[in-house]
Amino acid sequence: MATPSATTRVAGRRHRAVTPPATRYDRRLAEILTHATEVFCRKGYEGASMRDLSRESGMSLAGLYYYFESKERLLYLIQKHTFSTIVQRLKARLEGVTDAEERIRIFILNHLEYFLANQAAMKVLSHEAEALKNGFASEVAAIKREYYRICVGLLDDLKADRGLQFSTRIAVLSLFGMMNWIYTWHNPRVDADAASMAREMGDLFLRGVMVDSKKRRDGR
Amino acid sequence: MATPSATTRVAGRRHRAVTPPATRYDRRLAEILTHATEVFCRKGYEGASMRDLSRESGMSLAGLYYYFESKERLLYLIQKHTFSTIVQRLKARLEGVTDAEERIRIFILNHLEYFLANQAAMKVLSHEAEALKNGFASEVAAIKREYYRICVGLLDDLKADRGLQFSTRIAVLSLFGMMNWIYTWHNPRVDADAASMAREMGDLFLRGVMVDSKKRRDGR
DNA sequence: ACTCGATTCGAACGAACGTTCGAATTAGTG
DNA sequence: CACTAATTCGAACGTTCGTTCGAATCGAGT
Repeated sequence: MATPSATTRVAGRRHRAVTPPATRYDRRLAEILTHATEVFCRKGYEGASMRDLSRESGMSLAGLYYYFESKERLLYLIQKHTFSTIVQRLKARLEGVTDAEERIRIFILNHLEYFLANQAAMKVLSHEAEALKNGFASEVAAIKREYYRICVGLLDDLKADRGLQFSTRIAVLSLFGMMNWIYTWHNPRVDADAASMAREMGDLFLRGVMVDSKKRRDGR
Repeated sequence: MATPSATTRVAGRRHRAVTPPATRYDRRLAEILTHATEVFCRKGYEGASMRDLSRESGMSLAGLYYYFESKERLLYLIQKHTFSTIVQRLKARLEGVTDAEERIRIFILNHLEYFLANQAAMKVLSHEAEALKNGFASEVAAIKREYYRICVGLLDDLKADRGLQFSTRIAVLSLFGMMNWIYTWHNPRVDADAASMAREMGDLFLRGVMVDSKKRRDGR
């Protein structure tokens, strides 16, 4: 048979050392993923048709199915790659830094830098979080949970270090809200770059969380 | 003709005084909107089919079209009603309150209370913000802009009152992010009610924004 | 009971959907 | 160049989509 079976095609990638240029297949797949990300970002996962993806990537409708076996798996590949990358970069950046506040600032900066440098992918990750089902969904959910746990850890460290009191859950999820909501409003013409945005949001969040214990607000 | 034309049906509602029980037509339409909101929330606007809505509301597929002329208009009706209501309630609650901080706390409480009491509708409003096109989209966008401007006004008042310095735009959009992101994580079994959530998020946000001018963080 | 507008429905429309298949084309190796 | 595997494609599959139409049913006023 000329066409490899679906399982062989996807699961059975031959493992050549660790060459980043990768094979022709991998390069073409990456191209398609980039174009698909753009379309999913613009029209939403459900709203984007395979024919839209075909048009955008310049490959025939049938040709796309040589690279992945379903539309859902395509979304899965995008989400998994995006999320894995951001987690992996975060871990690298946190290495060696011990100050609790600094670590949280690194978390915010890492998130926003990646978010703004890969707006389309991050919007697809944020906005289509419920689009996957069962097996696909649970794998992405596992990464999300790990990312969430890391942030919880950072905040708990800060709490212990400075003897603070607040709900870690609410704080973490509020922080994620601040950061992830960006995809609904960020305009590169108007808004600052990731570094200043991270500083501003970091100030807002950290001041909000590090209540000055000796001082209480007047009116209450 | 037995069936009224689309324009007559929708635009030409006869205006009976201000009775809240309303006509049979209005009551049935409201029922359908409620069911449709639930389905849009669960499956997304694009992912929900007219047949899903028909099944959920217990009305035949064709019967639905007696009440609205298209799926898009249905989403428009849901979004417009939801957003108008939250703005209207906010205005009523702000009346008579003059303290800048208190007014912001009211804004947050109003948003979260309505959000949690109408989770499905608010998710549809937040998550499907880009689903409408042209005429439908611009009407909802106008309400959104008004709501945004109100919040900007509240924050600018606070800034003037207390001589604070921060980017109103970033602060407002961060606040919206914190609040709107809730639909992705709120679990009534685990999380507190709207009032405590509003207090917690209000503390976080207001502390973050009201920097103590005489004190600067140590390490920087 | 009769009437007439308001409401509901079954059945169908054409279009678009995700996916498949076998043939055609291309790229890499002898 | 010849041969084989990798890649691409046109055409079609069956299903589901949003919407329409004319007929059936309902409800209120006489």
